[in-house]
Amino acid sequence: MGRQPCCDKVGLKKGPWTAEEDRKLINFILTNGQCCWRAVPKLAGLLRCGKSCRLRWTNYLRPDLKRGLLSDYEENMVIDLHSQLGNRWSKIASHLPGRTDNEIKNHWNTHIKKKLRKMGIDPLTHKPLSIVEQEDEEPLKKLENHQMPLQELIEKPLVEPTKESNIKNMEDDDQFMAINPEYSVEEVPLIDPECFGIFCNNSEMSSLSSSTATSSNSSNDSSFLKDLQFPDFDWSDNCGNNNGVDNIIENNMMSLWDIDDFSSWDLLLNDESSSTFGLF
DNA sequence: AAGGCGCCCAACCGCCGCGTG
DNA sequence: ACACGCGGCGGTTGGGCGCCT
Repeated sequence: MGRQPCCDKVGLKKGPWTAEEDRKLINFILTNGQCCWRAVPKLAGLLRCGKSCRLRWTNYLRPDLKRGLLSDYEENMVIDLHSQLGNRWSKIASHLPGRTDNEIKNHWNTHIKKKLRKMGIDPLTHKPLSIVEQEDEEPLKKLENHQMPLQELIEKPLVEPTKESNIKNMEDDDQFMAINPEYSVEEVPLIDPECFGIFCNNSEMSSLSSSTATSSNSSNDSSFLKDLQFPDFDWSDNCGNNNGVDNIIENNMMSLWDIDDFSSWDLLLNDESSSTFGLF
């Protein structure tokens, strides 16, 4: 009946990941691709549950992740998307290449919420705070004046549904895209083996740094990448084209895999305890 | 110098939808 | 049809860090 449990929580490690664990996970994913997270910890030699591995990879180790604060453009996009999609962080993240739902959620809670409140906008409804406060008080006033039965108050939403909040309920992302074609951003691709090829090959590396100016200090950071030899890696579902570096450059995809994005790997690779990148 | 405080963010928790046996 | 696991999601937590007094 059913399947085996994903992990017997006994003896599994929790808390912050060590560099050694990161190396093991990266090495495993690069060798075997993303498949069956349940099996990953066992096969990779990690005392973690599959869920933890998946989270670590998607939120931190994936090389196509952007680092640093969200740009003004990204921030505005998040605000706009949030006004229409609500707290559906993964949907919002899917419109911002290189950003994770966790990152956006954190940024929203720590920065944008405050910013909007300062601007007098309610971060929940995206309406002016004065109007929201008014609407909040209205049902209570009615209750005090015995104009509204308690049951009705409980059932009544504090804020009347608006056009925006109706859109918020849209189940289908396609619907959103139909209304907002400007957000027509391709799904964030996973790493393309050709991209690794770029970093592995010295000549391609130099041609790349001369043809793209996205990374100001790539020459410094690239040294550790020059000898990278990535093992066979199945990116099956996510790398349809095989046109190599030219295609990547032509399609301006390099911003996704800017060498700066490998900062976390850089740390790992500079760890004296590590051997070669290929096998860690 | 050190203690208090608030901020930030990586990681965990619990729930849900879907697929599988 | 049902039970259960997997993967994904959103909410929450807590440790690390910097700033202030």
